[in-house]
Amino acid sequence: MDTPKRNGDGDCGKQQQSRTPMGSRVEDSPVFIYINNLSPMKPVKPVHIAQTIHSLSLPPVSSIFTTPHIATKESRFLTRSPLLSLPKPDFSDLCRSEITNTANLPDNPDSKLSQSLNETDINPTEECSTRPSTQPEPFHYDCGSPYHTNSPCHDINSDTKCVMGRTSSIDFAHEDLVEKIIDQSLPGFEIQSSDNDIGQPKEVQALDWETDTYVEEGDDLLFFNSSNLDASVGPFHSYIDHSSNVDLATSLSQSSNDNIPTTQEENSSLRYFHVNEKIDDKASENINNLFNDQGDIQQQRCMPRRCLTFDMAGVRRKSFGFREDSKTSSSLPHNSKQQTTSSTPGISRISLHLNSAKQTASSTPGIPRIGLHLNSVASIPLDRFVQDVLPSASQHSVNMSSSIISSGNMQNKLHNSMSAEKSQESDVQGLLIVQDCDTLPSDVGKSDDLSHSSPKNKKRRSETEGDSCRRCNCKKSKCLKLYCECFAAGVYCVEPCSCQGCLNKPEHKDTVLATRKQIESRNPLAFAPKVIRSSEPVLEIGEETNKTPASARHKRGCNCKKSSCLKKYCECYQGGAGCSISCRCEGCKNTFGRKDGTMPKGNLEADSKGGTEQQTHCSEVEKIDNHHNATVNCNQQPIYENLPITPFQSCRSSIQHPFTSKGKPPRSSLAIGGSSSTTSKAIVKFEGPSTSYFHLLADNEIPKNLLSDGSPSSGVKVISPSKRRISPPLIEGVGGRVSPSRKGCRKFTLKSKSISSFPSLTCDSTDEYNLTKSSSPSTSTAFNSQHL
DNA sequence: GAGTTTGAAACT
DNA sequence: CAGTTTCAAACTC
Repeated sequence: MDTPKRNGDGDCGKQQQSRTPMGSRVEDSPVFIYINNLSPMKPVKPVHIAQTIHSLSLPPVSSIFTTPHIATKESRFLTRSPLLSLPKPDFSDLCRSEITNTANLPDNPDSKLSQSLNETDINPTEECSTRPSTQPEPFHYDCGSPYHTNSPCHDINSDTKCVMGRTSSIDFAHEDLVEKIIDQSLPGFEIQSSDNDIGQPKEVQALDWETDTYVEEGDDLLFFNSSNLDASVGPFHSYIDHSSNVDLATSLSQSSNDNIPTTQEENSSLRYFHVNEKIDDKASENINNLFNDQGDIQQQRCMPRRCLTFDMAGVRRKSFGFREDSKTSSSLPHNSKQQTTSSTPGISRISLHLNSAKQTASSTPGIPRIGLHLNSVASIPLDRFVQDVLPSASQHSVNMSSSIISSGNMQNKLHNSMSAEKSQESDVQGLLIVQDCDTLPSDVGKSDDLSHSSPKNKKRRSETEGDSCRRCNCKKSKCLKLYCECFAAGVYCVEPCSCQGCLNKPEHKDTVLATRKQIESRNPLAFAPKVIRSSEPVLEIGEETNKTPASARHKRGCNCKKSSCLKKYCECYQGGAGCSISCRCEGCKNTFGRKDGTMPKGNLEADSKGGTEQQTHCSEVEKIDNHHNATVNCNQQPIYENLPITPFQSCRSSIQHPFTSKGKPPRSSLAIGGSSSTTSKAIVKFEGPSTSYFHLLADNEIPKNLLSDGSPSSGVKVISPSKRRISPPLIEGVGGRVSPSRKGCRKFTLKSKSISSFPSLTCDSTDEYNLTKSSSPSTSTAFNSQHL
């Protein structure tokens, strides 16, 4: 990649050599050697790398081996490294290859999430042996996830190129392969193709929407119906985005090489591999060659997506390898190393092992790895997840740290994740696991039945459980207007809803889509998250500046007259966002930040004292948590305050209020909603050529630990119709350069496609951008440039 | 649980 | 774009 150009200039190379002092040749220098070793594959897109949003992709060597703990906010951005070359892996081997995903939450020792494909565990040490620990991998996988840390994926070094973040994503280049693998390793998983009539989700209606919505041409959804899990748990959705050309096989093989996280990594809460690689045509060809059955190369190029759904809500309980490690982490057969000692009461880790077969063949260095993002998992309130889900899924190896999974914000996370997936320009392929709030613990345990509960029951439930999963209660809108939170969130109404005359159901998908489309035509951002979080103060140049101290900001601003922005009537407040200039509120007293830019005294106090309000909320949260024996505690809340980061409220800000236990439960499907088309309509500016992948990340997605670092990341600027700018992730010091203009950038990563994580309900939106269909990076780039 | 308040969404 | 109406959540009693 960095190989000096010798051609063209012709003489340059010679001159350099001749100029080498002391007769030592450049080639002899360790650096040079190192570089050569880095990538056998010559940089298909050198520039790409350098400018890649994902600074992570090219972390300084030193950083490569750094521990995940260093993860910073920046890490959250998904990075994609160009796929240089693709060795031909043996397909059979590939199938056996293990995919290990681990998400690290650097600061969270307790939380860990790993996914592996195959039944055989790979011995980390063995894998390590294949590659010198000191030798960085040629390929760098960025972890675009929110948790993605600065520390290179490599830190896991050799082990995983992992990325941390909740929005984990797994990149698959080859659908067939994926399916095959999944089928083999994950009997419980169900693969559905968009092309096919997906039909109703077996378990959760919410999924329907996703399937319907998200599935666009060439997109496939993989449903992991882990019925195994406690039904009460609810749907657990994971999405695999195939948008990129990344070769799965390659990834797999690579993954085999990767070392399983070891003790060092144990501290990290989540780990996953994220392969955001753009593959050039050559790479694609290689990939294609890899598969005999590939049959449809175009599909790859089309970057079809898949959605893996872990549906836990269903009655069915199939074990696909989830295992609870909370306290029995040691029990994990594989990757025992991954298991950490979580002091946290409750479950601290969730390990998802998808495959355990160990692969021998793919030790080839430089092979891209697959990253599984278990965002949704992470997003699930850990406490509940642990209590409700894990227990039921005793057979599953699920390790999750509560810390990782902070209560709330799941929707946003998911939403963001979805967005990320959607972006097709970005070749990123990812696996997102989305949990439907319905499946969330809150609801879980309370009702296993999927039938709608009566409003009363719901209300009571909400009261008792804090409304964590409460949904809409529409009576007149038929849940086809934005009044309906479900609809607004881009999800189908499900069991917890108390709506009347609801048309927001899979059976009325046509109506839903049409309505949605209509609304989006009116307001492209209608389904976009209302609250946008930034990890740091916004220093936007030439734009409206929100002087709000809060890290979150409402996209439109509120219009409160009487509530003084101190009640949840205020969307800013509800979303944990401070009011900004864009707000038309009167008498603003928003504790998250006033319209005038002042931080309310109470808020400041909150930092030191915890704030009255926050304490209150905390108490609520704790109450709930305690109820579930979860370890989520308010202590985490202050983070937001300190960091000025407020939890990113879900798709709709309101949904995931940081402090509300009563807050509406995130909707798993929020994914659906993402502002699908809306987002897609947003203007995305890529600062780097390689930044094709945008991911909208919420700060809250990141463990507070990660948040501690306020360093901005940077990056992609996304200008939405609302003029909101989103900055692309930049990695400071890593290949990435930080432009002044970016300093103030918000830390959202928007997958262009997805700003709206929602898969657009309509194909139109997709077609509009024609993103889905273009798989080639170049195409994506073109797209991006156009919209710049 | 019913009623009121509130502000966003929708409509004109 | 502004004003009004509709709507459902948030809140109060």
